[in-house]
Order: sequence, then C-alpha cells, then structure tokens
Amino acid sequence: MESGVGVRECIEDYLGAIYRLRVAPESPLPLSALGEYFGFSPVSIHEMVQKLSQQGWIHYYPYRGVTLNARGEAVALALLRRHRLWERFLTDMLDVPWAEAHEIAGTLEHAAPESVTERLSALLGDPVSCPHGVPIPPSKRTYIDTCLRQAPLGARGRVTRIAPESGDILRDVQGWGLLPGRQITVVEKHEADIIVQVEERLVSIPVESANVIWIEVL
Amino acid sequence: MESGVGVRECIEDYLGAIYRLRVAPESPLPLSALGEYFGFSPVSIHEMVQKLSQQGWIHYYPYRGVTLNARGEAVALALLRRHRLWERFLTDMLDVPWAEAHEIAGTLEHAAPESVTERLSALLGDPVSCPHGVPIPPSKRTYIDTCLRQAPLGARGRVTRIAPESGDILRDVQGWGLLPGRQITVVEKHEADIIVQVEERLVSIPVESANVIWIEVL
DNA sequence: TAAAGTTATAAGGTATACCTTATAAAAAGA
DNA sequence: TCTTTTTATAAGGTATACCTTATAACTTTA
Ligand SMILES: [Mn+2]
Ligand SMILES: [Mn+2]
Ligand SMILES: [Mn+2]
Ligand SMILES: [Mn+2]
Repeated sequence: MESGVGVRECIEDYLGAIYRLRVAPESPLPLSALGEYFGFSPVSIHEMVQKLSQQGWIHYYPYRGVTLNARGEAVALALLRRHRLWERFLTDMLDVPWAEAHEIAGTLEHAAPESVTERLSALLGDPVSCPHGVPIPPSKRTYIDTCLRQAPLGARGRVTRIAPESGDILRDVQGWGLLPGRQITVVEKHEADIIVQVEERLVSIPVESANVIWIEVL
Repeated sequence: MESGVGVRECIEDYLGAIYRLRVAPESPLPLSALGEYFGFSPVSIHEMVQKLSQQGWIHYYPYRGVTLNARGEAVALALLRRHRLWERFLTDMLDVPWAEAHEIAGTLEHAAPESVTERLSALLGDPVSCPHGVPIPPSKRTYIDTCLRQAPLGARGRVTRIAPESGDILRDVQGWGLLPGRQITVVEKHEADIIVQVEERLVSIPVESANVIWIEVL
C-alpha cells in the first residue's frame, strides 16, 4: 500500500519544507521553524531530523539548525516542481479555486513519476511559476534527442527543442503545432520533406526545417 | 502528513479490491482472493478484514468471505471512478503508455476530492470507460433541483433531469437542446411559456413542458 | 558569570499496517 | 467417517511517524 515515486512522502515533505522555509542555502534552518510549519512537537521534529541526517538528506548542526545537502535539495526541487505544476493544472485546466489548489497539490505532488511530471509540464505549456507566483524549479532532466531529419520512419517521439532557432522557423513550427513537448510520429520520409503526425493532423516539414527540430525518440 | 480525501488510503484500496474481485454483489469474496491480489499473508488479510468489519465497511461471513455494505460500496465506487478518470487523463492528455497508467492511477486515485474529480471528468468529456475498457462508475453526486416552472426569473442553472418522462416531451427537450448537463438561464416568464437561454439560443418552453424539466440552480 | 531561555536527549506510549509461527476450528474430499 | 485442506485466531514482532513528560546541555542575555 505504498505510494510515491521512491522517497517516502514524509521525507519529501520535510525536505520540501526545509527548502521553502530557508532564508539562504547555507544558513541553517532552526528546528523550531519546522515545528511551527508542521505543527509537530519539538521532540518529534528532532527525531525526524536525526533520521534525515542519518539517511543522508540533510546536514544537522545541533543548536543551529539544518541545511539540505545536494541529495536532499534535488528531492526538494523535484517535489516543489511537481507541487507547482499540479497547482497550475488544477487552477488552469480544472478551474479549482486558487486557495484550494495548494492543499490538493500537497497530495498530488507525491504521486507523479518524473516522466509524467514532464508530460504534465508540456501539456501546461511549461509554465515558469505557480498560480501563486512562486517560480517552478526547472526540469533537471537530460534527454538524448535526435534531429527530426535523422529520425527513422515510424519513429514516435516528443519534440524537445528547436535549435538553432530563428524567427522564421519558430513561426513555421508554431503553425505546424510542433511545440516542445508535443508527441509526434514520423509517417513518411521523402527527398524534400518529412510527413509527421501531430495529434490528429498530418503535416509536411521541409527537410531544412526538419534539421532544426529535435525529438526524443520514445 | 496525511493524504487522501477522508477514508484511509489502505481502507480504500481494500474496498476497491473487494469490488473489483467479487463475482456478484451478494456472493462473499474469500479472503484468500484478497491475499493473492495484494500479496499479503492470510493473517494480515484477516486482521484487516476484522478491522473493516468492525468499522462498518463490509460484512464478514467467517469461512465464506466478505461483501461490501452500502457504505463500503460507495467508497469503492468513488475510488474506482477516480482511478479510471485519472487513467484516462494519463493516457489521453499526457500520452502515458497504457500499461503504466494503471499503476500511476493507483496513487492518484487517493488524491482528488470529489469536486476535483467531477471537474476532471468534465475536462475529459465525461468518459464512460477507462483506457482498458472497464466502465467508469457514474458520479453519484446529489443535487437539489427545482422544477423549471418554479425557477425564479434570472436563475442560472444546469439541467438535471426530465421527470416524469414521456416520449413526446423527450423529443421536444432534445429539440430545445435542454439535455441534462446543459447550462441555462431563465430570461423571461410569461403566463403560457418561459423563455430560457441555452448556450447562445433563446427558446420558448410551454409551461406544461417546464413542469417536467428540472434544474439545479447554481 | 549567573540566570533565563532554547535546544537536545532519554524514556515510555500510541496507531497503522504489515510480518512469522503455532494452534484451533471448520469445511471439503476420499 | 476420517483425513486433508482451508480458514481463523492467538501471540509476539517490525517499521513509521507521531505524542508526552522529564531532564540535560548549550546559548543568550542581563
Ligand atoms: Mn505533501
Ligand atoms: Mn503555489
Ligand atoms: Mn491505490
Ligand atoms: Mn483501467
């Protein structure tokens, strides 16, 4: 009956809270701040802090507070990214009121693996801030992409980037609906153009344009 | 650090499993079936079954098995509805592969309150089956509706039902576009008819017809 | 530097949901 | 009917994440 994407929900929430509450990456966050944030007793906070420190998520400086180490910060950033993307989904696509979205996202944030998170981000148009204006941490995902020109016939993939970019090409790409994140399939390959399927549409891409469109083959 | 929509995640999963696995509502599901499904020991299953029975979610017939009572079935249906709607969201909007959607939905299913579930359903076009073809239980949302005849001038609402129904009336209603779910506004009230706005259209409804059209005032 | 305030630690407890081993009771089959 | 199989129950254990009360250690302030 385990949920989540690997790290325990509780641990994710502690790491996220440390990230949210800290004033600067290097200055330790007093345990009292965590106690207030969660409404837990100082003893309980101390217990969890010991555990987080032993398990290698944080640095604990007794009588001073905690900081995230690299591993803990990575989990915190991924959590906050998921949290804020779900918030955007809830407010932008489901019209959930602003004030409720935060709380609901507090559960959803633990439920999406990275692949789903990135697809969600693409669906939302890769927003850079949550409905409350807080920046959404960027994806730290590294993908291996292929130039559409080189993609084999029948390849199914996700548009990753337009590079090198130029005004003309960007306008064309927008017209074809080949924005980053879109799922496409290579349907035909000819001398002068490549036919790809985007959603229900078939579009013909001149090979010069196909040279600057990159996809991650899935 | 509690998630969920009220009922414990674990309890929801047990009730959902009983619903999924049962062959008929009345024939008890042997505990061994639950043990196999979850991969838990018979003793653990028995413990949980005792708890579910004590807490009033199921009937337990020793040596025969368990059935859901009304309360348990309501929770199971709501869970399976959420599960299958999230599956549709994952496959239809995020292009998550068929095979992965089920597992991811196994966590998301616990994370959406009813209002969010219904908005999600609407966003997806109120699908009636999951990507695997299994029917999605309908919303059991209860509304308080008013007869259109009685609805005050200016009232804005959603058509809930046509009752009592008859062939003639149904044909008229369809012609007016007053199908259940439609948003309408009462624009004018006269002796013999009521003028309502449906989408961009204005339609005149004879008072006799207005007697059998019910709306939920919003 | 001594008192006051804050933080840490020890000890014992709760609830949830899983586990194993052993035994008892009931149902099913030969 | 008698044996085998299935199901139930008792007893004791684990891990997680919270709790309270009491005491010890450290830091801050007067
Ligand atoms: Mn959370
Ligand atoms: Mn926010
Ligand atoms: Mn589940
Ligand atoms: Mn399904």
